[in-house]
Amino acid sequence: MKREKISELTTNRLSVYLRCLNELASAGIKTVSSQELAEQFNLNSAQIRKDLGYFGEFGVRGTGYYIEDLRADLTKILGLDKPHRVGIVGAGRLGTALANYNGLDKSNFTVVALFDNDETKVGGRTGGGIPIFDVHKITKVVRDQNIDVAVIAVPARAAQRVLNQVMTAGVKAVLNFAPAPLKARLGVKVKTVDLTTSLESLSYFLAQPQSKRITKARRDATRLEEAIENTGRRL
Amino acid sequence: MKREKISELTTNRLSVYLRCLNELASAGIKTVSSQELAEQFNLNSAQIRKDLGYFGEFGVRGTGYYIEDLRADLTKILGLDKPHRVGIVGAGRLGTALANYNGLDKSNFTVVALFDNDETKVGGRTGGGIPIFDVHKITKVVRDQNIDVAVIAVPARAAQRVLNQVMTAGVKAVLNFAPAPLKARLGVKVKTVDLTTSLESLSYFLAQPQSKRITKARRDATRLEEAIENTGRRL
DNA sequence: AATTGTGAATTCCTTCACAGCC
DNA sequence: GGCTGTGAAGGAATTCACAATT
Repeated sequence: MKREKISELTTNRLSVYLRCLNELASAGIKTVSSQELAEQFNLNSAQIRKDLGYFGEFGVRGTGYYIEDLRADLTKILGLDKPHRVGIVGAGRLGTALANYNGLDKSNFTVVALFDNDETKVGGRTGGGIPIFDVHKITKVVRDQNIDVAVIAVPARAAQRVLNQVMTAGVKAVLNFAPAPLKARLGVKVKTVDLTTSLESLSYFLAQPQSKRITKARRDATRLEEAIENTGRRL
Repeated sequence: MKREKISELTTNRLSVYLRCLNELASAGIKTVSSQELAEQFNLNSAQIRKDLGYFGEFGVRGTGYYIEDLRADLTKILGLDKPHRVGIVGAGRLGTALANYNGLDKSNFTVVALFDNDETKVGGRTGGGIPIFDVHKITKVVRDQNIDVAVIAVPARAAQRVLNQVMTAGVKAVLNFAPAPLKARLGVKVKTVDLTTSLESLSYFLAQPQSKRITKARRDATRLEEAIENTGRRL
């Protein structure tokens, strides 16, 4: 196993590969080639081999990858063999929707607590039965409940304060939904999901004249058409 | 204005700059330099100037950018001067949470319809009063309501089918929350927000030995420490 | 024959560094 | 003097292309 540093683009893709392998496994399929995987995601097959190559040699030349084995390897690499305990700060609509999101348990994530500053919510539970604590209790609950991942689902103006609190509580991994640029301490990883930015980026795309909207898919298609044309003409 | 192709990284950042400018404007500030903006986001100031430079010359040398002007320019560039009408497919917890999300209206997005296949929901309205239609009515409602952006908030197994439906209805911009690799037609832009992948990527980070967790912030800090040390030593 | 693993080539993105301007 | 705009340099990510392997 090499020890270069791995980009987030790579780890994101590993997660996507793993999901696909899980599906292939439950369909009873035994092996898969990088080419077949690549087609699922419109990626280049070398991309997949490179991504895996950072961590070892998992494939068999001439055959591809044994799905069960690669699945186990990726699960280990991504740290999904150990359970993760998630606390969600902000018990509003988004926070509670996330708390009830099924599909996290497959990845060994369990939402164990929500936090809010609204006294009418504190002491209650979500529809799914997850307790809602006072936001001032973060440090204690993080310790008691062994929370290692925090989700920030509060308004932007409160986000940095909440981040500071969860960092103080010792949480090292944070998924942030607040549209705010957060400053994290060293050793703390914050991933921001920004809905407004995603939509505004789509808006930019819509604002381009149709003819200028050359997407990756379009470029690939063009290349393919050229390839076909070239082949047709013979060379 | 140049006519190179603009990367999504750039458009995402433009959206973030715009949000910040809006805040600065409401704080009554008149001008801002690329350096000041960069500090907000831990970016390099040249990055910001480059991003803006793709679209024109908006700054004033020696002064920086006039916030009101740049705000208007970015709003135009991102296509946010025209309203966008959003339809959300999937009136589950996530879909309804998104429908009620305030903060989209600031960007000129209005959620005008939800769609679901659950007959007990169809015909009803969300808490905020947005009507829920049968998913089979997508084409008609998209046309009647002038929907130009779709949000997919359905289970993964239904996502490609839903995408096909909204593409057929003529929608060219889609924000997808389903954890599924979707194939879009040419000229249709799909942005996927994948919560599981985000969390699994955080899990990878947590699985690294503490000493190996060299984040960008960490590298910057190291560089800074070196710079200070060098200065201290005099050269 | 098929497919991996990987250096080399390429493409894309970021940062530097400085001329030009206010 | 301070700050923009940008060509050039540097760095990162992707893709090519092929030797190695089963």
